[in-house]
Amino acid sequence: MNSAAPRSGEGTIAKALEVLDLVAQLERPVRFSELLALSPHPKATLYRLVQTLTSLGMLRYDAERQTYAPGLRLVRLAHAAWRQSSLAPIARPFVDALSAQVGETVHLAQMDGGQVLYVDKRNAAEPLEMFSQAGKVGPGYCTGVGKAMLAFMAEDALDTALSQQAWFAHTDHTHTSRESLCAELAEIRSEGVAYDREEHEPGIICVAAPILSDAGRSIGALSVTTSTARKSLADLSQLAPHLQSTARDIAGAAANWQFPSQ
Amino acid sequence: MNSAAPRSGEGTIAKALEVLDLVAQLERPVRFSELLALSPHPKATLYRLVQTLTSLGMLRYDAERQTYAPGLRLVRLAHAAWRQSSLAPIARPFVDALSAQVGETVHLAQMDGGQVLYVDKRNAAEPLEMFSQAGKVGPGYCTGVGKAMLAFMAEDALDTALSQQAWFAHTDHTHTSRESLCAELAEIRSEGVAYDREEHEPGIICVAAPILSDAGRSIGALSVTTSTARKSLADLSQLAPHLQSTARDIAGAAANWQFPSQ
DNA sequence: AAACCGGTTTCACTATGTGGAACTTCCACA
DNA sequence: TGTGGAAGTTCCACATAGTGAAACCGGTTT
Repeated sequence: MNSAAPRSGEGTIAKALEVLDLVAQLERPVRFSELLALSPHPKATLYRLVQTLTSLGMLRYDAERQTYAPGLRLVRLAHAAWRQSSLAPIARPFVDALSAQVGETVHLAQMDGGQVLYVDKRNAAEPLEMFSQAGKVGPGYCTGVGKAMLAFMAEDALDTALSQQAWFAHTDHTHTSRESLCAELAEIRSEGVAYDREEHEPGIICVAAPILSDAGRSIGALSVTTSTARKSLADLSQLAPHLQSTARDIAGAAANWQFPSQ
Repeated sequence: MNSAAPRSGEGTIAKALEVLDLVAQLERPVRFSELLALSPHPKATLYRLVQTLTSLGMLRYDAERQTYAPGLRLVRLAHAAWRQSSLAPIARPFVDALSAQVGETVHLAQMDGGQVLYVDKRNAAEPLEMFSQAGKVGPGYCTGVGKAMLAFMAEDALDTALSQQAWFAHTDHTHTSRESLCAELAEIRSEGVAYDREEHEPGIICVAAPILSDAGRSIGALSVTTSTARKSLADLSQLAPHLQSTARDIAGAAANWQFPSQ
């Protein structure tokens, strides 16, 4: 995943962030040597980067186990980011209302680096614990929210986003090529809603509606997720109008504020 | 607040983070010139830093309003940090149980840079949502959780933490000097619990218990907060044993995992 | 005791980031 | 329409700050 992204050969800061990303990606405390193996930097350089990040609180070093993990300082910074750059605070009342009405899991997501970043979530009454919480990321090409957002992105942004997809076949229904996905994106554009037909996880389906800027670009997406055991795609399509109107409400509220359109 | 902290004169990465902190601290989109006024760097330098951070997704630039805000990439990183470096995931079931039993707001916090970082919260009625409350920071010297943690910190860590306090008199009851606080810390050490006697906000009181490592150092704290309108300090003290046992349970669970003691 | 393997330190080298100053918009006010 | 000023952007000679090969350390294994 890192070798596939020949990031801009920028400066020290970029390198530092790559390291942070790496540590975050691994999702567990890592030893120095593991990082070394995964990073393109020579030992001494990596060592210094890690030291610096640790002393700045961006990484946390567990002396006993000799491992590094992302540091709490990030949580602090993220709080500010979440409040200012995510739709969550603005969308909150609308998401609450929708969630209460449909009684299924509701997700609010935005695009970040070609991936779907969940910025808020309301669990159904009975929380079937899938992966996902605020801050969690998911793939763009095989989730409802992902496809809804991709469908309404500007030409160039879409292009770079598509180039960042993994095209991994999570299930039999997963799109595994740009072409096959693009065909569906056209449909989504005309319909105004996207469906996840068990493309990411077997047994899990969802309807998603994009949240659009005045210019018609996606600034986020909203979805209702359920399992095939409980509802069918047809059931979900009943919810589409409701979902869309909520999405419009959120867009309206966001317009008076600030919006990072894609 | 920044002038008071002549951070380690470290490298570029430190500078970049200072800028991020600055933007985050201001809690609203800021113009370049505002940052310039608040930062010690010359125009060109700051400009480059901001550009780099923006291109890396750590800052978000709103072209229309010409303002900068923390970027979503932080949220993504923070998710990993929260899961790996905070007590929240481990403590969750215990916090849930406590919250259900006492029916008041419960906070789980850790120390970060001399300040209290809330990593989880259960509201009396509402359910949790991640970064809205989790990720918030508060002062160490005048909150229940802050005092509980300070009381059980290692000598040197305590020293640096104390030097980072603002000693601002939020209310009549706020400690405004190291000496006066230290006196109370000794009491807290012997009692095992800390009280916030309207030291941070008038009308708000709480009991807090430290979460201790095997070595007896604080790795976090747990509190039950309420208002003087609903309960008295005496009422809260009834909850102390309950709170402490929950704290011990969390400590036990954390021991099998990883712990960043202070 | 010798080889090995993570982790840490050294140091000469130069790529990288620095910042004073000049330039370019874009307003506000005359 | 012109002029002054403030905000944002670019330039470029300079040296600081980061680089990385190699040596070093202190365990553990053979």
